[in-house]
Amino acid sequence: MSAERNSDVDDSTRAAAARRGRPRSERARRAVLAAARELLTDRGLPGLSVDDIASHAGVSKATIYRWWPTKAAVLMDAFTDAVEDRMTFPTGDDPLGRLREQLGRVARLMNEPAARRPFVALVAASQHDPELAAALRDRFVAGRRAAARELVIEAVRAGQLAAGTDPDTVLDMLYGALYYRLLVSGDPLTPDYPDHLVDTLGARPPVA
Amino acid sequence: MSAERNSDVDDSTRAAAARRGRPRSERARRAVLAAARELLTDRGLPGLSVDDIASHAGVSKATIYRWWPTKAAVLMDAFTDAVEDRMTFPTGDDPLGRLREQLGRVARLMNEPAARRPFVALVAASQHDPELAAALRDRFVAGRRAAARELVIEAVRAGQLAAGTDPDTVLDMLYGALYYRLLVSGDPLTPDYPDHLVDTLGARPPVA
Amino acid sequence: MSAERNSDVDDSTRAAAARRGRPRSERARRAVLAAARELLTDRGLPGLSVDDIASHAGVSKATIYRWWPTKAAVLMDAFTDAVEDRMTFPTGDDPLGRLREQLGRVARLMNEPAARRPFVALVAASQHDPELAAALRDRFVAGRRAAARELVIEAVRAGQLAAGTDPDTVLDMLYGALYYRLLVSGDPLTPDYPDHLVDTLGARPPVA
Amino acid sequence: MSAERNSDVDDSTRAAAARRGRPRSERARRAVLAAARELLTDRGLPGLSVDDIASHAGVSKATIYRWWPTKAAVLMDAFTDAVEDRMTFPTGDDPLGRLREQLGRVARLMNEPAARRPFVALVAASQHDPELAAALRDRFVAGRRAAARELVIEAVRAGQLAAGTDPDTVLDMLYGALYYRLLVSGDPLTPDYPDHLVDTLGARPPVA
DNA sequence: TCATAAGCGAGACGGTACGTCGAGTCTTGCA
DNA sequence: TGCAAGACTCGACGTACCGTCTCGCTTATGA
Repeated sequence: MSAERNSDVDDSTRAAAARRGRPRSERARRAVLAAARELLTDRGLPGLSVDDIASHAGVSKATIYRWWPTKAAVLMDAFTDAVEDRMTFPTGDDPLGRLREQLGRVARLMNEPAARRPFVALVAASQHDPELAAALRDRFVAGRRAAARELVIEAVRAGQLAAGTDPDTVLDMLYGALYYRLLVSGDPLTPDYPDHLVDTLGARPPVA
Repeated sequence: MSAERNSDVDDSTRAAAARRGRPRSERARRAVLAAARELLTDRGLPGLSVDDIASHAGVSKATIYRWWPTKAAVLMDAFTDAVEDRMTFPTGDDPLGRLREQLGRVARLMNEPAARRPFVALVAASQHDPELAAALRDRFVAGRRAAARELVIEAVRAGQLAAGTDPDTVLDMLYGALYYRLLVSGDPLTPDYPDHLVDTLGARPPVA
Repeated sequence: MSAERNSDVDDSTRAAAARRGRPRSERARRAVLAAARELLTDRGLPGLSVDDIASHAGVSKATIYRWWPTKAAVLMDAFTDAVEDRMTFPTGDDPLGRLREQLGRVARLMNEPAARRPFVALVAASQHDPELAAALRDRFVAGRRAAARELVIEAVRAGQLAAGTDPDTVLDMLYGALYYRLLVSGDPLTPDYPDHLVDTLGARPPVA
Repeated sequence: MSAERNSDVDDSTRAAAARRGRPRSERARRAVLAAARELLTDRGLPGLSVDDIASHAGVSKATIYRWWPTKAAVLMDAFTDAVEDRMTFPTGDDPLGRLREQLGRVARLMNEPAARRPFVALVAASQHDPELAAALRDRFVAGRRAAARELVIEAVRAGQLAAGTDPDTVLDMLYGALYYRLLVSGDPLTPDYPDHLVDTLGARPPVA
């Protein structure tokens, strides 16, 4: 989905097998991602043509197609490029509190058009592009979810959630609710919404 | 979003003000919706061109544009046309049980490609088409949700859910989880998944 | 090579099998040919892009490709369109004189850039486009040559050329010399050149 | 038009101003010309890209552009490289017979695809490339024509052609007829065609 | 002998044009 | 007035070449 700019993680290997030919232009890469981000924000995925990205980035179309198979792949890189430094997780020893905080961060992120719009466009595009769907899961969803899963397990262990709770189902419900508002109902992600969600997990009355 | 084919429900009025000229061809309408459904199922939204629908339906493109503003509008009609007879609600006097049943029906519906694919395509398209988003909410989501909302309220009243529970949040979580699997995680909607969801609502330990 | 606008020569047939759908736009056809002619004259075949023709003619590229398979095919039509009214033949009863006159007409035509440039471009393009080569022969060369052939035969019969002269060889030499200057040597086609050619036919000394 | 590999013919000068650095690779030069010849033969000028020549010759594109300004220039070199050893002239004391023989050699050369195709492509390309046209005349046409001109003059002097015959016109007609078949009519250059041409020069009946 | 200088293959770069496809619109003649 | 047929404009697509430009490496000369 993305360019192989990490294929040579091993520096010694890289030194040994020094690649020949003109190296990829980092300048072009950045310019493309920046242009994609910018244009998407005010035009949406359709209405965002590869020609536009190219001319706006001062880059040739061929260069884009050399490194990304698809308009959506560009967008995928542009998106992760923009949010990866905000993907840190809260620490502490109140698992449920940290889960709240993490949901809050996602909600806050998605309240910013510059992040929400590419994300929403990516989810939309991934509905008919299995590769993109996989990339989106691998590079954005999976990481956060794995961390959140740990929190749920800890919370169960700490007695903050009922014993026997299935962490995956809980996460489906919490993130699902978030995405439901984003993608279907259009209702806003208010700051206290994540708290409502966690609180509602105990929606069953105490079994007297 | 859809054609005005219900604007003259009153037969007497229709007879009186009978429009001049050739009446709309019901045959063409059906053929278009059928073709749209069929082509969508094996090609997805992109790869489904209006020309294709037209030629496949033995209809002229102009006829399509005369009655639908957009490819997505055709699809919207095709979808509701197909599922509207399955939108009945369970009756009975166990509110939570009926909620379970309703979620199960949605899950079963979405397990059929012929329904899931158009639905998923519509949600995707609605991300950059506000009119379509509104139509989707009004004509598919809203109805089911309103009915489900009643069930939640009844369940709270009956003590099956904790007092003070916000019905909208509960529904966001239940439907959100369903759609999350459909649109994001790709995990299957197993028959028992709805039950897991409702059960997990009581994920908080009894406040001792 | 050209559009089938003569495929319905039989009017009664046409009336009977009246073609349905929007008819081809004569306006577009003319505009394309005019634009091609004009642009070729100051740019040559390369440097004359289909996009240019289209935008210059106020016509969409698709329309051009609908009716002509190739840039060269457009040019072929543009050329014959322009010269067909100048393809009349001299009459009279001095066969050799009429042959002189006809060669003179070709020479004069090819002295005008507006005719020479498309012609030269077509000959060039036909070197790697057999269909174009055939079209060029059929629609431009063959007609003139057949008429000229008659003149040579008459001239032989009238004793103006030696008995037993092969008309095809004579014509190869006369037209060949013209085209040689045009395509290879670059020497000008002076007004008296055709006369020189005919006179030189008698380059052998009288067999004593 | 061609590489300057002869610009320093003077060995002493060369020795004195001996260029530093790695010398031009003769291997690369040969490989390029061979590849050009080969690819042209089965693809024609268009469809023969510089990238193709480069990769087929195992040479970098930069190397080609370092030594030839143009694809056509490469082809020009490739062609002359291939035919220059066949450009000898017949000797003897029958001028008209030697002219016949020379025309025959050209005809035989042009009957071989490996020579005809590049030649025809060069003539075509030279229609919109004045430099190439000049190079083609200087390096292929001019030499043969100058020699043929001498033969015509001798033939006139020897009484084999009518006194007062203009040698240039005669040559236009003879070579023109050859090229006419090659470039326009597509008729074959049969072995006896050159003889027909020379014989037809006397197509005028003896002035009684 | 080692620095300097040019040539080399590889291959990415900015451009330009290609020929195709889908979208909506328009124009026929017939029903 | 609806309709099928089908031509129209517009604009994006993804590809192919062009000619230029780094890279790191090789092969010469000459200080």
